[in-house]
Amino acid sequence: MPAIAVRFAIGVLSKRTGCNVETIRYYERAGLLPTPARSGGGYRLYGTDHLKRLAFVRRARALGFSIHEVRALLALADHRKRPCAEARGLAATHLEDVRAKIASLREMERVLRDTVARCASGKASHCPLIDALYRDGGGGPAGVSVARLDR
Amino acid sequence: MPAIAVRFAIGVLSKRTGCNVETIRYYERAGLLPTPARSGGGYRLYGTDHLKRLAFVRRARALGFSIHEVRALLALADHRKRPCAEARGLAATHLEDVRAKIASLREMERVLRDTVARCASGKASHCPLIDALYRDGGGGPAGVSVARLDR
DNA sequence: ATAAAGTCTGTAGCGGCTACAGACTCAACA
DNA sequence: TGTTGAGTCTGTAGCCGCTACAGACTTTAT
Repeated sequence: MPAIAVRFAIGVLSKRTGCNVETIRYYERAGLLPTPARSGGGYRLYGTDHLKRLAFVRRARALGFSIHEVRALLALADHRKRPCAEARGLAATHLEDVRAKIASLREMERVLRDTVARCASGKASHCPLIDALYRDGGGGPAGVSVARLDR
Repeated sequence: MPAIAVRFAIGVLSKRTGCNVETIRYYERAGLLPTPARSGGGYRLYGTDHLKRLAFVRRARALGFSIHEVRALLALADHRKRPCAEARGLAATHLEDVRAKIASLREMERVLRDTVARCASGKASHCPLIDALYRDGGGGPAGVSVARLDR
């Protein structure tokens, strides 16, 4: 006979994972968590397997994986014996995305920093920040890029 | 008498700014662009003032300002003689947000990089990436943080 | 005159939640 | 045993910043 199954309600799962109750239900709808057992009155009943799985999901989300990617990772974890190559592929692609975002944000940061600095120091008749945003009003599509904003 | 007003349709504005037609209409609804004049048949007619304003909006968005923040910047640009302090405040706050995002993404990047590296080199029986996501399944809220995932 | 391209309004969808309303269930205490 | 109060249920709608239609209309070019 199996050991007595530990079952707990959604609020407990929520507290143990730091994940909102509504979010847990959302993940279930989204297919990231299996349909749990129910109490006589219809309450969801979870076990340690759900706990592990939800923790997995949360960690993957904290790393910036999309719901879609998390689903793929879970499928790999569930159904493959050696999912390493596929998982690495997913993660590597995601890593590229993260690096691209970092680069983009760094560019933003640079332009903002410089503009704020000019704003802080300036006795200019107009606000340098607003001037920068208004500059080259009719300059065409390229004129809207961050790069053109700077300098 | 004023110079002849240059008027063009939304498609022209779209091409000149690189901003989707639907997005332009969305900005209008969102209160970022003033209601334009209309042709007899109901087409929106724009002038160089709209062009400048839309370019402003696009530049601010490219710098990561939210719609709400852009509205505030525009209000400053429109209604104040010396909006520098307020604008600088907005930009400085936003700069903090950008920096926080960069820090968060850098942390993600580090963890992803290390995990992918282990995945690539490993002859481990389990996939290190999936193992990392599954680790400490019942570890409580703190267990879901990125920091704990690493090492 | 007609065809093609452009534009109009209104609505709905995306991701990833979050926030209700209104009905129900469960645990604890008297 | 009854009663409270906290927890949970389903379903729906909202948030941001667009994007993508459908179906009707206008404008432009030939």
